[in-house]
Amino acid sequence: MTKQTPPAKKPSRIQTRNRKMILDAALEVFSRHGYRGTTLDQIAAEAGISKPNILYYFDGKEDIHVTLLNRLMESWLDPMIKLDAAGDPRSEILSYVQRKLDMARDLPQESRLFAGEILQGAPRMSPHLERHLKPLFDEKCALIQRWIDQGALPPLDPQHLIFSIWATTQHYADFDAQVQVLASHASDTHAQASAHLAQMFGALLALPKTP
Amino acid sequence: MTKQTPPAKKPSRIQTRNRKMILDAALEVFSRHGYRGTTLDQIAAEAGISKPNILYYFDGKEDIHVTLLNRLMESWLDPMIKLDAAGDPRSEILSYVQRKLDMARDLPQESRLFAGEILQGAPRMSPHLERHLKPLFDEKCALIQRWIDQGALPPLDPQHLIFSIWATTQHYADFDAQVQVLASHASDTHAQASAHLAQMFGALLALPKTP
DNA sequence: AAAAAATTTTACCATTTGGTAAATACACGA
DNA sequence: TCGTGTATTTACCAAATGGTAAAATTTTTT
Repeated sequence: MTKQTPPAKKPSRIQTRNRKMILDAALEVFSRHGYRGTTLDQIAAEAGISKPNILYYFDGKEDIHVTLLNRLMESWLDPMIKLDAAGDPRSEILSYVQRKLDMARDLPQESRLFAGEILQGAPRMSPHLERHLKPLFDEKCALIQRWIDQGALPPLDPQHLIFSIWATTQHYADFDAQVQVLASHASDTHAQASAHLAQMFGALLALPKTP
Repeated sequence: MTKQTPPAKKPSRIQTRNRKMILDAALEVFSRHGYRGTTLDQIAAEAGISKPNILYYFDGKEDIHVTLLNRLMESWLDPMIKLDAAGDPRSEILSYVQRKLDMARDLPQESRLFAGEILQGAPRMSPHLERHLKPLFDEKCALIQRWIDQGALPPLDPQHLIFSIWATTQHYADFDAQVQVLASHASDTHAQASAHLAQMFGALLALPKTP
């Protein structure tokens, strides 16, 4: 079922190079047009490799897509993994926001690929969500809850705090087309967003002064 | 170019009924699978109407999609239109958040249809964004800026405030698949989200006490 | 350099899909 | 109830698309 087209052993130099070219091309096309909206011919053209040759390296369209989603998961979870239980709660969360926002700027294709997949009900990804994202999410929710219980953060819902962070940061990558149309002096949207999110989550996480 | 397949005049009873059935079915399918991921046969099956019969009422797949996007724009802009310059700034914005969140709950299909379109670069919608959304957006940004200048709101970036509201509210419709996987006691996600967003934007909009 | 293995191309194919033509069934006012 | 325009079905088609077989080419090994 999970047959690796190039039989086994260590990948050759050519193999490594071509698989990378194909995946890069596929990421570009999938992220722009979604799974069904992408054709092997488009990927082939983008990669500069013939269609049958692509099928020499991958079992098919779905195989490419799944491979991309796998690869994506790592970088995707990374900012959250870095949430450090030993650090200062407020600044830990605020830097998490910044890391997430930077990711939306630096990896907009990955963000859109992910968004498209979720938007369509995560048909090819729910196993990943369950296996990788869910445990991490639960762990960090528990951490935030502990911080709250210690009085280091105001009482709030950890789950929805994280949802808010995801929503606001990814918005700039996923809804870029809209942001571009609406943002006026779009000279440095990223910096503006960064400042705004710092202000917003800063206000939310501020402890009420108890004099 | 913009030929109306049923020639002209007033639509018959059957015409009204069938166009509605087709549009409802198309909304369901388009919102789940995106434009390219949707086939006329799927829409036909969902609507209980044969494919050629669908093409009797619409010029083609794209015509249906565009019609949906047009219809969508109205309800989409409505919550924002209701932002009242005469009201209290803070509660005006907070109730805007609630209206938007309610919409994500009540019209998730529309939300996903919109999200999918934007995600793919708004290929069929950028005229709409320019003509309808942009003017309204600019107007409301100016209104918020006026409130800030009057000292009724803390200094913040109106554009990014609105982006944050859109992002956080739509998140619950667009990323529902993810929310479902992650949210624990998902008994009443909507109420939890509502409370959290009230808390978050409440904190952001609170004026620092100046004793 | 010859053999063997890996890679790439050429020439296809079956299915799906958006769409059409024309024949048929139906609704409804005169 | 009959005639006329409306609505629906049947039978197709051309293009697009995911994929394959096998020949041809290039690379690597011996």
